[in-house]
Amino acid sequence: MVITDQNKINEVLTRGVESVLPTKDAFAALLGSGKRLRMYCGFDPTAKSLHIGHAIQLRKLRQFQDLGHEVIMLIGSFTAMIGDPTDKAAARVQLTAEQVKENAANWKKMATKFLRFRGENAALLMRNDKWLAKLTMKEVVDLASNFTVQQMIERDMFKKRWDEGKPIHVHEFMYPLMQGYDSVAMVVDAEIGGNDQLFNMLAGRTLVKALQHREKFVVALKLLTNDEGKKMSKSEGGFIAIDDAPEEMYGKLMAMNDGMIVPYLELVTDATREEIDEMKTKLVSGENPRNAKMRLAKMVVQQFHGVRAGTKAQKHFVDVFQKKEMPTEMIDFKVNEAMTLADLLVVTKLAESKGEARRLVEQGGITLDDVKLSDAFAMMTPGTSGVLRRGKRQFVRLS
RNA sequence: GGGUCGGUACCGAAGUGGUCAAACGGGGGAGACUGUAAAUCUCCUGGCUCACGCCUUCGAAGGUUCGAUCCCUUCCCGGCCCA
Repeated sequence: MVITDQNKINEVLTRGVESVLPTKDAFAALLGSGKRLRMYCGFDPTAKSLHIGHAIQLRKLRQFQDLGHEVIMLIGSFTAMIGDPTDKAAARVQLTAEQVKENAANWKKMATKFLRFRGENAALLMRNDKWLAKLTMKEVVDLASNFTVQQMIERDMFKKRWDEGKPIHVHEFMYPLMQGYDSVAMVVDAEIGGNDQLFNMLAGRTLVKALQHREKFVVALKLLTNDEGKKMSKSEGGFIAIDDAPEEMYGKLMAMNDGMIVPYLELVTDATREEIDEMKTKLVSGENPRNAKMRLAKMVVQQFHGVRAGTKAQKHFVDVFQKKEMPTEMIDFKVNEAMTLADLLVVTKLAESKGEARRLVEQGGITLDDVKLSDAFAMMTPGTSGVLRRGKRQFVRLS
């Protein structure tokens, strides 16, 4: 059953969407025709966990699923080994088959938070090594003949590297070809992806048109960017993983820049337009942005971890950071033998090395039951108890 | 293939025989101030060591030297120019 309500279609094609190509109207018309379409979004398993950026894409995919269309979560099992050159100042490190396999292992499980893989109109999971690994040299050359070197170099990150005299490897030109071929192999009507994927997605449009004489639509989603306008991703550092513990996730959300509140609301939550506008108004009128951020953080955590976890994470935050109480749950560690504070910090993983442990202590970053510890080499006797804390948010309960 | 310049810590980038674990910037961490925000300020940012100090690190391997990131040789990789 395909939903053809133009208002709903319009909402799906608008919220969090940067652009629809070739045109939004044409795609809206096709979606409204009642035909069940097939569309996909690709994910390269380059990290162990999906992060919030992936969640945005999965959420959009889900919206199309809810409209009654067939959606595919494509694991870039093959493309991940090549490395997507998008947005990278330098060539990306290629992953081994083992790494890719390892990373991909839990992705479907994490994706079930967003997509229905069972029941009616279940989402499909595919891997692109199935077809990409089988292409012959001749086929690859034929694909490549649809593009020119100039078109490739036109891409801004290639142009940037070109201008800066940084290496651009030939195999990096293969990436758009491969991603484009995915659309051909799966015979999709549309592809969804981040705006940074526009070039690759359009390569698919070109190939679908050339090889199958069909139209493929492209839905480019807005990116969640940090205050420098940089895309948030694992390789850029500092990101929220979908499987972060609720309290951790809540904390990260609270620590982010105020300017991210509205983009997050739009892209990562189901808050209605009215709710978003209301929050915007409040922010403009001078309400403490912390309150809006708390609401946002709770919504996001609830979405990823359930209603209860979100409520609990918020309580944890209020207790620990606003009322300055100790968290109720934390890692326990039993001091079984006498050791120096520095050693203790290392074994409890609060510090990575003894040197770091010493530095933290010297700078007043380590407390035991809220008392600053000043001697990194003080002996901690067996049975020492209390809450050992590093900085603002890392705790270990000693017993 | 030839010429030329280069490969430095998480990233960018100085250093060009001892004073180099290696300037500076970014990123990251801690502290102050806060709203666990931003901005700002301070400190830290290879490992071991209470410490003196020791060890590992400047593309790789050899060599010269009392001593090499720095000089030489070979090799690997890259930019630019020429073919």
